[in-house]
Amino acid sequence: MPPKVKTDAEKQLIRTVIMDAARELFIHQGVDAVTMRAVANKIGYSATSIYLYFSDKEQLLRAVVDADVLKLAQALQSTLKISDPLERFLQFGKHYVQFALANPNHYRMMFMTQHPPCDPALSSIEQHNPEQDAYAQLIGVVNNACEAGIFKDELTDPVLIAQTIWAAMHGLCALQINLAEDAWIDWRPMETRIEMMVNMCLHGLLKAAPHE
Amino acid sequence: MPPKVKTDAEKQLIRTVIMDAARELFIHQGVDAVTMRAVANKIGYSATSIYLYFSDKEQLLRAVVDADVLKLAQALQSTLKISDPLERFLQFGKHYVQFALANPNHYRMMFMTQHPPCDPALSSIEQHNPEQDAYAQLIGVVNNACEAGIFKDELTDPVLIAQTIWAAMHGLCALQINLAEDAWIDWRPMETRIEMMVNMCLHGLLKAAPHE
DNA sequence: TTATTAAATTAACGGTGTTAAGTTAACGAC
DNA sequence: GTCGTTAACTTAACACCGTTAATTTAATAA
Repeated sequence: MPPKVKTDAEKQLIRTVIMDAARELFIHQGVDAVTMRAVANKIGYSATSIYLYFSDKEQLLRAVVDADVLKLAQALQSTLKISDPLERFLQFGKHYVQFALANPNHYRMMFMTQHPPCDPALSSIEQHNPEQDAYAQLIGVVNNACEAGIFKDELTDPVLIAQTIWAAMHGLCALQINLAEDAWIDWRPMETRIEMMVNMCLHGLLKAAPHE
Repeated sequence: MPPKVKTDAEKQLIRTVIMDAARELFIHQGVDAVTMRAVANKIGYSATSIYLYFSDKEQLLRAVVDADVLKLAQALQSTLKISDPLERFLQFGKHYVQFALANPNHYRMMFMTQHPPCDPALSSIEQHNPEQDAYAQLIGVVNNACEAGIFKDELTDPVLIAQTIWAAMHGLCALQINLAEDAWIDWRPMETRIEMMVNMCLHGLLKAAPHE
């Protein structure tokens, strides 16, 4: 059965086949509930064959997450073309939240679960490349908005601004993803909470209050 | 060896002994890395004995988390006595963040990991009791601040305000806990990010800009 | 003194990530 | 063409996990 000798391209293809199967299962069942045997079974391999392409489950997960971070960057890419810096800033945030809520399990894997700290050198994503690195995109967007002079004068560090609004939006998404079903909390509708958070950020950051 | 017939009080004591051992391990190694055998070993029991006191690992975890949520409420309790509504609001938030950063693994268990949705009826915490329920405390604090008229006039729903600032503070804590070590991000010092977030929230919510 | 029974233990099951040992079929050398 | 070599893959097996079933122990109640 083994048709022997695979080119590097074929090997890479199998890697992505494995990753796609794993992602599909991760998304629907959560990372912990997915077994290597299940991933293998989904693509007609034996469990141990996966270890020919990924050294262990953690590395497989990491590869999937890497690809998804790239996908996030691509989802945000379109907003970078918007010419008005404030509008670009707004749409960037909006798309970020949309991505998180539309792909909660991707999002959970990326930002809400504990992995060993990521070494940029080992990542498949080129750090600081604005087509691949969503964090670099964020810094860029905030930087532009800063240069356009829309933020209050005392806010001088774009990185600090970026990290703050990231935290705010992340909090919104993370609580929704983890606790939306929790009967303890009488959650307001998510749209309302998004609007409230955006308004709070804008009033807190912008020189002039947002129009209307 | 089994000295037979334990009073209910003795049984409850053993429950807390188990919970304390589990918490200790959870905190230092993370929930997933801790085995029932390890918990049992720590208190000189066999693994299966734990099942005489907790039906499974999930319920043991839930009991630990419940106790920790109570501890959070107690940590916040002191701030409720502050007479000035704004100062109370500020200190409440400050203590919340302090608790999260001082007890990252507690915090992770409480708000950052996925459990089956919590049924208030099964919890050991009395919902809406301001001595036990930290969320009820938050609602109370925001309500008072609202009645004192410190928020912008258009902000009329205290619950929505509460959920928004919770999300903001949670985002701050959650990113710090999960990604502080990540070499990808050039994090600003945590104190600076806290200050920035608080200022953003205050400028975004308060009628008058915070003094100075 | 003895039967009962609560409290705990050991044995065992099915399932997990992972490694070691085997199997199969395509290739290069003669 | 055939024959080792070796890449690709599978099966077997290991150590460990959460959990359940069967068993032991010792204090009590008759």
